[in-house]
Formats: sequence, structure tokens, C-alpha cells
Amino acid sequence: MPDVKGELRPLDTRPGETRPAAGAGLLFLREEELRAAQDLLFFAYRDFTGAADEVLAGLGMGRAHHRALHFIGRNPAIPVSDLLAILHITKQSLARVLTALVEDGYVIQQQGQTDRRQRLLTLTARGEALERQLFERQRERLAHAYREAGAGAVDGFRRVMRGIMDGDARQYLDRGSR
Amino acid sequence: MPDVKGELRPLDTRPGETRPAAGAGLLFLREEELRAAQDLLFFAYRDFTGAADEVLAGLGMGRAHHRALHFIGRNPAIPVSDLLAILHITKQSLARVLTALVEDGYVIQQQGQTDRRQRLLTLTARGEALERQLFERQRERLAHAYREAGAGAVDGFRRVMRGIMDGDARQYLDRGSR
DNA sequence: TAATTATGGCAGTAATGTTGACGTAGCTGG
DNA sequence: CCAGCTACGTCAACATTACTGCCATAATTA
Repeated sequence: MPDVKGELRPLDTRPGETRPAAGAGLLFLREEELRAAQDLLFFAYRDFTGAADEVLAGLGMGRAHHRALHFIGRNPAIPVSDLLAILHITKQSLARVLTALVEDGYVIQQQGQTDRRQRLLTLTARGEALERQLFERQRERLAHAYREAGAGAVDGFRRVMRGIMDGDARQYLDRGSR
Repeated sequence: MPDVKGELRPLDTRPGETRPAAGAGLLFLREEELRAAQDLLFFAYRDFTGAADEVLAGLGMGRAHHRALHFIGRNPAIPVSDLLAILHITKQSLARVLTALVEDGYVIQQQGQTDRRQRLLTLTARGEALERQLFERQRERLAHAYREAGAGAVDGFRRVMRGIMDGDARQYLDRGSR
């Protein structure tokens, strides 16, 4: 565990909490660094999703609808089971939003050709339009962040984010799409 | 709203990747890049929070409790209003988890000295222990990601994450702590 | 044919969030 | 000093999103 990352920050302005006394200085710095990452993930995710939430609220939908739209859009003709595996939610939770999306004409279900039990999910033109509208809100933030941070930073961002997620999520991302 | 985008998307098996599509090549790549970032944020956040959720479930608590513990831990003697501003939830939503945390002895409320209307929130030793237990789960992932990605990547990660969040979130992070 | 798989559906529950209204104590400015 | 604002608490009602468990159907597979 090479966590010898000396920077010697004498802690912030406050003297309290988590006083490991003396020799744990380096260890403490590393911890602060990781706690700061917790903050980053919280705020970035909060504001990133918040951008789309505003639009969704006006349509009587929530984040769950957006997530479904997003992954169906990126994986046309995706079977329900694959979508469940991506979202890590239960069948019933997905069914709720999926029913709404189909009824409102955002998604169509088609019977699978190789396996006729499957209901392959695809966005309609209407669904693509909505997904795009939601994407545009988030796009602004991302484009801003990417532009401001620069190409090298973006690569680092990608690498760290991949490292945080589970192996099967990385695997999913690696396989192009389907 | 430009939803001219009729049914014309014949590329069934593979949506993105190397779609020249005439002169819009560069623009398209940029879009794919940003959509990939949506994926990254979803999976990283999903698995990052999931790590702590396992512990929380065993204690009959949820993410909301963890978020409160985290920010109280990082800001001892924080007034309720400040915590509300960080979490972006309503007073009532916070009150629910806060009541539980106080009743279970994880958090103490102390009257403010300069402004006696304030209830300053601080973790008890028990609260610190729980927060630490939750942190440890996430720490593994973060440490793994940071180690694997390298110091340069971590810097890029930080810069991009900061770019995604709102200005006031950046401001909060910049002020050290309180 | 029997077992498994993919999917759908129903019932009930929990966690988290919302709005709106009301109350109380304490601070602050004219 | 009083009026008004602020910080906080609380109650009621409701929506979204998640969960578990159970049952059903159709299609694939061994």
C-alpha cells in the first residue's frame, strides 16, 4: 500500500475529530483525501442528476424513467433482463417505469426473434426526443467540466471512475454496447 | 425542440462508435464522449453508495442517514440550516433522519452560543464509529481506484468532478470546511 | 415430458422525498 | 420595546422509488 503521499497539510482550521495522536500523520492525509472524494461524488452526482430532474418533474416522471430511457437508448433492442442487470433494481421496480414509458409512447417492446420470450426494448422517436432533451441538460455541465479541465484531466476522470465501479460494470462499458 | 429525428436509425446492433455520418463526425464523437460520461457517473455512484448501503441495511438505516453522518462528521457543530443547504433536501426530510440519529445516540444537538436558536449538530463517539465503519467500505473502492489510476489521474478526476457541480458546491469545498 | 428461463402481475411495505401549515423561541432594527 | 424576521420543530398528506414474496404464462432446453 504505497500511501506515502506527503503534502503535510496540518489539517484544516478545525482541531477536533479523529485525532490519531502523533505518528499517523501520513495516514491521516490519505484519509482526508479519500473523504474529499466522498464529497466530490456527492455534489457532482447531486447536481448532475438535478439538471435532468427539473425537466422530468414537469413531465410527471422521475430519475428511474430517465435511467431506463438512457440505457434503452444506448442499447436498442435490449431485453428486460439485461436492463435489470444494468440498473441493479428488481423486476417490479423496473416494470413500473417501463409500463409508464410504453403507455406514453416513449418505448416499444418487440418480441425477440431468437428467443420469443424476450421483450426487446427500443426507444420510439418520441422516446429519443425526450432522452435527448434530458441529455442536453446534462451535456451542458459535462461539456463545461470537460472543457475547463482539459483532455488530460478527462482521461484521469475516466480512469478513476472506472476504478470505483464494480468489475462487471467495467466489463459492460468495455463491450462497446451490446 | 428539434425532434425531426424520425425513425432513421438503422444501426440496430451497435448504436455508437465510428459513425461518420457525413460532416458531423467530430460532433458525434463529442456526444458519444459525453454520453459515456453519463454511464460513468451512474455506475460509479451506484457501486460507491452500494458499498455503504450493505452496512446501513443491517442497521435499519438508509443513505439519507449516511449523508447526514458524513457531513456532520466533516463539519462538527454544524447548524441545521447549513446541513440543509448542503444536502438540498427539505427541513422535514432531514428532520426524519436527524431525529433517528439523535435518538439512537449517533448525533448530539447543542444550543448555539452566539445564536441560541441554532441547534448545532455533532457526532457522538458512537456516531463517529458508525461513520467510520461506513467510510471504510467506500474507502476500499476509492483507494483502489486512486492507486490504480495514479496521482495525475486523481487530479484530473477532481477537476472534472468540480466542473460538474454547481458553483456553490465548489465554493463549499473551497472554504476548507467551516 | 420436465425443468428452467424470461417476463408479467399483484399485494404489501419501507425509505426518502415533497408541500403546506402552524408554533415557538430568539435575534434585530426602527 | 415591539414588530418582524429567522432558526427550528412538528403534524398531516402524499409521491416516487425501491423492496419481498408469491403466482402465472409462455417458450426454451435438457
